[in-house]
Amino acid sequence: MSNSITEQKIKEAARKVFVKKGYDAARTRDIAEEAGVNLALINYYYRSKEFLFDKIILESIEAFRNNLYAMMNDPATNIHEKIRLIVENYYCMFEQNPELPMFMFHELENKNEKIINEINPRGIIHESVFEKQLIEHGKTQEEAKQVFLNIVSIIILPFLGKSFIKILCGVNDTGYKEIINKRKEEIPLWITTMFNL
Amino acid sequence: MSNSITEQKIKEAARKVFVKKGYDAARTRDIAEEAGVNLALINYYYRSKEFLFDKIILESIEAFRNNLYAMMNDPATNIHEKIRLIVENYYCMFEQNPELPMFMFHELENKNEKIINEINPRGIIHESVFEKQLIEHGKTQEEAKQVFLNIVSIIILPFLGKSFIKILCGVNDTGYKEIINKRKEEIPLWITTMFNL
DNA sequence: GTCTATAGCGCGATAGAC
DNA sequence: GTCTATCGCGCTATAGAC
Repeated sequence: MSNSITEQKIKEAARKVFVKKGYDAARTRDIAEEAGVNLALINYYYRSKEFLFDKIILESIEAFRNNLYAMMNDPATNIHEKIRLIVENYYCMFEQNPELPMFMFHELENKNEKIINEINPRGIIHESVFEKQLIEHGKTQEEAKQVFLNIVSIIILPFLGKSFIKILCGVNDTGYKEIINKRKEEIPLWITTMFNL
Repeated sequence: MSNSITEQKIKEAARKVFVKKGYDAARTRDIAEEAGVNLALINYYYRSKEFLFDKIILESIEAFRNNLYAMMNDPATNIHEKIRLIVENYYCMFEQNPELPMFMFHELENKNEKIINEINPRGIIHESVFEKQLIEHGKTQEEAKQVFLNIVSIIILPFLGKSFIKILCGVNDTGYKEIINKRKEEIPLWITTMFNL
């Protein structure tokens, strides 16, 4: 059977510990303690730290991808609504779990050969409804990629670089949150202005 | 004496290895081998892996900060020239050393307590010439921070997330480079359009 | 200053009892 | 399935010869 309670508890604990510490700094002992199970059970259920990690990172990236994919391909929303939805969605995800973006980005750079092969090689933008809507607005395929890349950059970087921003702007945790929240309201307007949409 | 050839070789090797692998995955053996010196000499000169690392990361962040600080406070350049200079400068830095941004961002999130205290707590933007020039263009102090944050986001994120972008856009290394280079030309225009500068 | 040799520890993994 | 006990390795760090 592949879904015992213990197995689930280990996976949830592993997600928490891996996301917080990264692969290298995470110890199987941390995961066992977080899950409240015996250390040996990790290897019993998941064979090795690396197999367990691969499951976690793949699930994280797939969840991110599918979520984005659904928003990009909803024929019922226009460009402006899509941008707003993407912002809302990522803010919600990252405010609940501020270490998730660094986890995904950092581990993706380390383990890219393994992971990239598991993902749809055509990309998320390619032939999406969002791309088509941008083309209807007079953008080329190449420009559509850059539009999308800027949306993602402006949303995600401040979550990736919390300490960086605190240094740049000379603020503490409270000031950081104010900046982040202020941006949230502005991003859709910035993007539409930037690309004349 | 604090500047023997061996000491220098160790520091250069350590920079290379730490930037490439990160603190946790880097081994002192890697550093010794890279430097072509005996393993024991690392502890002789730098006492421990952690002391050596602290020196490297602080130097990296200080170099980044000072470079940025100089560009932001040059009274001889206007806003548009500053934006172009910042873009040119970071592209040059990151194209030569693509792993540097992830190193700085990732380690800064891990070790932030230690490092943040070493940096000017007022921030880089605060009372800079760039801020003053933006205020002359009718922006508030808060808006000036967001302008700057967007410049940095749009420049750096694609270097932080090479694999991420390859997945999003469905491109290989060649396609990635094309996208990055195309952006370089567009960024100054995007920023000025976005903020009506 | 530089080397060899090794201490000492923490890690992932597993054997084997229950 | 779950536990205890432990193996074996690789790491950082250091003692001590040269």
